[in-house]
Amino acid sequence: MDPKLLSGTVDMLILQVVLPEATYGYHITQEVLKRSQGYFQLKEGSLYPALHRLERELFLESYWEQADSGRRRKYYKITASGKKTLEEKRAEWTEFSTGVNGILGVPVHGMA
Amino acid sequence: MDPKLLSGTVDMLILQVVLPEATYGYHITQEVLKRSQGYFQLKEGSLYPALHRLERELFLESYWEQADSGRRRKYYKITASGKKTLEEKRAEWTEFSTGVNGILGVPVHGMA
DNA sequence: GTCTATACATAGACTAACAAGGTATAGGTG
DNA sequence: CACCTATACCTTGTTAGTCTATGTATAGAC
Repeated sequence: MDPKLLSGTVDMLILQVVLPEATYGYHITQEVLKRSQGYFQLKEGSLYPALHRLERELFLESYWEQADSGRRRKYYKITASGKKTLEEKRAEWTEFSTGVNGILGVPVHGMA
Repeated sequence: MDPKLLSGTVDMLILQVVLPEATYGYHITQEVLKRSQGYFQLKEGSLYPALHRLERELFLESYWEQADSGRRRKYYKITASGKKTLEEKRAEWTEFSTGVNGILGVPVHGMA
């Protein structure tokens, strides 16, 4: 897939995955892969910079945790500000995809 | 709107607009604006480089024409290769937006 | 005469995804 | 024991594409 398509949606996808419960980076990649039926292979070179960016913007908070067996994980938890941003990004995505489909001549479902 | 979202779709949108008949740059921006209900303001700094790129890749062919009154327009016509690429990009877009909606938990219409 | 719309074009800034490389632990296999 | 794979984090440099800003030029309105 053209990586450029992902541009601008990665932050939203991460926030969405982290929304229900705090998770760590590696798990996010697996989750995104699963939920998109193997379509999105979120690369580490995209993921970790994105996580750091989201934390810097105060949309995520992080803390280290030691897993069962020596392995350390950095958990990320969404903030109130992050939830608000996610809602905005979701709305933007809906508008955007509706716009694209409009140009492609794809019929729109639901409220016209 | 976040300009990053547009990344990767501009080429497809241009090819789609040019598909039914040859058009020129300025008209493409107006058409995209209209068909997306004023949502996509395709900027000249994105449009012209994209047109030149698409021509370089042999997806478009161009020719100059003199309009009624002194104004010159550069018309772009889609090639066979461009039509094939458009089909591929449309398929890619469908997969992509389905993948995003899958992660967002948006219910899918049509064949599950 | 000036302003707006039309119509093309380019240079430089900026941003974000990626490839490639690095560190480290756990568990399995030969 | 040595090696490989999966897990788990991170960073540097490349690349690509959109945008802002700027420039040129014509037509028509006021």
